[in-house]
Amino acid sequence: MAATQIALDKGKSSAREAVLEAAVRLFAQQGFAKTSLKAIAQEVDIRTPSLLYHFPSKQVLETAAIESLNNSWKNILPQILSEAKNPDERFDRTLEVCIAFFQEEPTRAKLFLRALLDKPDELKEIIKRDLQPWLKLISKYIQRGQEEEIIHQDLNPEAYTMSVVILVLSTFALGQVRSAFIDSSNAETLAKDELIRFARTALFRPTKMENNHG
Amino acid sequence: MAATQIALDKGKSSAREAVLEAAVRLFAQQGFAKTSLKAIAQEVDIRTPSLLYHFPSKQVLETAAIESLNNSWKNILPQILSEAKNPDERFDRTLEVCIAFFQEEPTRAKLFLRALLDKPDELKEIIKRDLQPWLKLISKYIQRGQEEEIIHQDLNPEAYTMSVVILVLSTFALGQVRSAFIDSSNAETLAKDELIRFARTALFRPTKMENNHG
DNA sequence: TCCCTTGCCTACCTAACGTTAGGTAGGCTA
DNA sequence: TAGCCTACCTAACGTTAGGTAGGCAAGGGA
Repeated sequence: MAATQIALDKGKSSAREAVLEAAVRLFAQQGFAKTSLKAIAQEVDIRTPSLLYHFPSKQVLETAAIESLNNSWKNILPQILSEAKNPDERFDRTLEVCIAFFQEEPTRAKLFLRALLDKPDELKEIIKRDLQPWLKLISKYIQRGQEEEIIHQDLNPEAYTMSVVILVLSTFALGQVRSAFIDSSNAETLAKDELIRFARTALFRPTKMENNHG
Repeated sequence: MAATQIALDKGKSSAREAVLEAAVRLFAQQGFAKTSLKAIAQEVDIRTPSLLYHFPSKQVLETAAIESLNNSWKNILPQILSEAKNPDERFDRTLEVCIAFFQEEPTRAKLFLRALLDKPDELKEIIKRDLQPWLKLISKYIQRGQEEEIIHQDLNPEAYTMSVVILVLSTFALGQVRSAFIDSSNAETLAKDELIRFARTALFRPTKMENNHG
């Protein structure tokens, strides 16, 4: 969103931001192909050509919508990873932030998942550029944990991290459907708690307390 | 043109099946909205109206494509669950079959994931009807395992099962993108192995051997 | 005062979509 | 041989898509 930032920094166009916000929402809900520029324009109460004044083509708008998500991450994650004092805290805080990010606005998860399905090649590049470094960083922390023997030895750090990312993403993207499976009033809390337990148990080796419980 | 017709006439309605097969593939690859009836018809070398002779509308074809997947499951899963002699074997065989199902034809995972995003309400009904019973059955096996104290106590059976289902589904649906994360030649094997380890570790309580390894 | 940029508009374009109408060829059945 | 059915066809429909051309109003700077 470098180009976007420049445009926005010039000040003026709040309409542009409104369009982008509506685009993210509608793209996430309905998908890229099903969402017409007219529908997005209507949400902001302008006409289609006016929308195209801000984003010269639908393709540009789609890319902008995807990239706008990534920006939210750029500052948060590295800070958390470096601030945490021990592996346990690092795991908790990181997963917490990831979950909160998608939970507070599930459209984020939906949009990202849709983009992964619709434009895998385009997303590959974005991921390599924006997310790959953090994956490597997390992998290093995991490797250190393995050397300290607090993390399972038979674990591929990158594959594990990817599994967790995919799981978090999909869990919140498919939140609507969850109620079909779990007929409980607090299905969301259940799913979230299980998600954390799932990731934690698969990562850390059991302590004696956990093991001798039964 | 004539040769095609004769070839198709050989079977009862092999054209219909061919259309459905092509629809599943294209819907999975491109999504429902982006896939035109013309594109599907071309794959089978007929004209669009001829396609509509077999499936009266695009909507009907979409539903048929989704439902055709569910049929594949109806016989397999219950058999495995009942045949297995112990929890360990049951876990292995079930996960194995699920993974094989998506691995041999990743379009299945893609189509299902797309449908979950595009038509959550429609899918809810299908899931409730076709998949819910098995989820309950698996949950019962897990609960029994908890009573026998071989499965983690702090685990919600339904939430756990759903997490695994989502993870398997997404892992194979997003297989294309995986190479962007993991720069290894055998990324697929790595991901699959980690998937199994992930699910297994999060389910079964550790044995003493595993615990005392370090 | 004039002018130029910004942001929006109306009116229009072409291409593609799903779908319908109407018709044909060939194969069963009576 | 007549009548009907299946499986396809061509042609065209109305609608909607993304995108363009050109104009109009507001506002700041010279």
